[in-house]
Amino acid sequence: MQGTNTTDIESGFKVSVESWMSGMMNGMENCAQNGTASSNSSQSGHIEESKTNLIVNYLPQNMTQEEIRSLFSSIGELESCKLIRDKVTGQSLGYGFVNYVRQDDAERAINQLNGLRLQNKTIKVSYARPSSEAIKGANLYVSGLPKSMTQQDLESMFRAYGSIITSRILCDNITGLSKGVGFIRFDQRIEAERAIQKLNGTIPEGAAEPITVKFANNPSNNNKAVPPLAAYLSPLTRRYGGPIHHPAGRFRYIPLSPLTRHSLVFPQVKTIDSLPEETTGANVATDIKSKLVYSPSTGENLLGNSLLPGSALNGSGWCIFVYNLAPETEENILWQLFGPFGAVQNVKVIRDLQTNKCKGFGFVTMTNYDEAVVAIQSLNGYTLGNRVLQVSFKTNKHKS
DNA sequence: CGACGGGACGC
DNA sequence: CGACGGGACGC
Repeated sequence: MQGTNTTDIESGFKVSVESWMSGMMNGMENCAQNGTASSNSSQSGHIEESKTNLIVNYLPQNMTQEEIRSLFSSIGELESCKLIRDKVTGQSLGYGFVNYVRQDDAERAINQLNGLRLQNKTIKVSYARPSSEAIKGANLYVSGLPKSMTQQDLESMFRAYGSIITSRILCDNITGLSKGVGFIRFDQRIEAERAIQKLNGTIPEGAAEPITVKFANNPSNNNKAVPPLAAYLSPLTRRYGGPIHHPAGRFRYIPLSPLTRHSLVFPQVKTIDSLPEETTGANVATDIKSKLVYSPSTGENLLGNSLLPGSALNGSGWCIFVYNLAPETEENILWQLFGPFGAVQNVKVIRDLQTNKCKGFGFVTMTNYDEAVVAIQSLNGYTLGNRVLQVSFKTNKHKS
């Protein structure tokens, strides 16, 4: 089982881990993800802005409020935590609010968790602004853009009309070329209105055709909200909430600790069901999983499989033992390591009560067996800092 | 070399 | 023509 982390899993992609902050800054090109920095505050402010309250965007579809609480509690004490859900369907809307007790914890949460990859998402963590009508509906849809126009060009064109929160140019999934359409989200709705008045129907410098600038459709009342019948019939393929459109190489950075200088195979974003067998032992996993459906409490007896000691099955999740962590290890490291592999419910660094230093090990609870297996196979033997990690399912071992 | 937590569970 | 990573201010 060791050594799999140094070879490409077919469905994965291999990346050299450098400082993830610099990767974050460098990666913003033509079709990059989000435009502007996370922590810029609005200039609106007649109301004093909270320095403890954060908005978290681009959360994985299946992430629960308690998992979000677990993640952000690893930084500091929370005052509150709320995942926003659709009122009628109960589905996560992919964003939420985390309010810290202390300002410095909120700031550290932005520094440490913004850009964290969780499953198929890269979360964004930034200060929440006071809720107001003035900031709603400030997203613009722009079409007719010259194909050569980059995200930077787009921002340059709109910058004069207000403070840009995010920007994006859509690209063809296969060719990577611009589709000539994009989005600009302003801080304030008036700014967006002003941009429409000034730019709609105008011809960009050096272009031949005029662009169209209008308010983006509101995603909550779009018409593709009715999923096809198939969506109800194959829950496993819906684990990530729907089809994924991530050509390999779309991710320009990964949020691993700057501590490490090694390379690591990250799972490509796709459902486990479609992973090639030879890379994951998915056959075994599927067999086990189907048996567990009938006999969930006796996981270990079904297998004779050393991969699966009984104590690993822990309530609703699979508990993973991580050994050889450095004394200064904190929870965010475990989130960074395991988050990309699937749904993580909880992480824990075990510390000495006197020194408060890590005792060399910790635990990670993941929801899905298949994802836990891939995480273990990928991270066992991985060099973090100057330590080779040992990663396995938790056993019942206890101190003598 | 070293190695598997802990708070809490409720009727 | 074109709608994103579905979902950015408390659904």
